[in-house]
Amino acid sequence: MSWTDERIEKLTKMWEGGSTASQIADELGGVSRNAVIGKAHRLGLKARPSPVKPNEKEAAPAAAPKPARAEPAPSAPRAAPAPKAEAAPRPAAPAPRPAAPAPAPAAAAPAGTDAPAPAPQPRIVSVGPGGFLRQGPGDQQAPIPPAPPRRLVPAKPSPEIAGKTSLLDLNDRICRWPMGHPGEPDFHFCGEKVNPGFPYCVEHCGRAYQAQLPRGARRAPPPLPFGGPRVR
DNA sequence: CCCTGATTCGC
DNA sequence: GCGAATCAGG
Repeated sequence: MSWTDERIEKLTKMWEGGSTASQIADELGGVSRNAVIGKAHRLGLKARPSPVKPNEKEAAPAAAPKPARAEPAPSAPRAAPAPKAEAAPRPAAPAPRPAAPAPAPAAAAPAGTDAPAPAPQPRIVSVGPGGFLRQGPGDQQAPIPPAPPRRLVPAKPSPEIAGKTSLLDLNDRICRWPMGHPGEPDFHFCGEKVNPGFPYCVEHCGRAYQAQLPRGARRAPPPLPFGGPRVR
């Protein structure tokens, strides 16, 4: 298979739409997941949340965290004409960044002291007297779960089912053909004496077991609900 | 194990 | 340019 314009277009569309490489691959057909990823990168449309790369940008060489950072980052991804030296198969992480550049308030830095003003917590949270967390006006309030019932009372059989064969009444000798639909108040079971050897009475055995129809008379299986591209 | 995307590297 | 092989996290 080759990358025709149409296939590239579909790849791009699905990739940007959030489809996984596997989905794109078997949607296109004839290509592997790796092929899709490779092509996507070659097209320059990567930048999607990777499970392996949470985040990493240019690590400042430290020593000068000036706000003006327009360093031309000496990154040479593919321009290393080094011979087949196995000294450094993979460049390790450039430099561990202990702290993120927090936006310190301008008033909190007196002149002179070059203290970086560590602010590990970008959000200010305090604990109220009851142990709850105080929240700022912009903070989202988690949905409040519904209050549990004050008391649990034993379930009482509804009057509609009185005298009917309930689930608990089932045994090996009574017909367990369902009458009505589960969830409805009067749902119950047939309760007739069972056809020996079967779980249903004679009448319901006639409905439960039917002769195999000849091939030509069988209904075709319903078509799979497969239409356009997947929609996650 | 499965999944994911990223990267490498021989073709 | 292509993609299998490989890596590495979830």
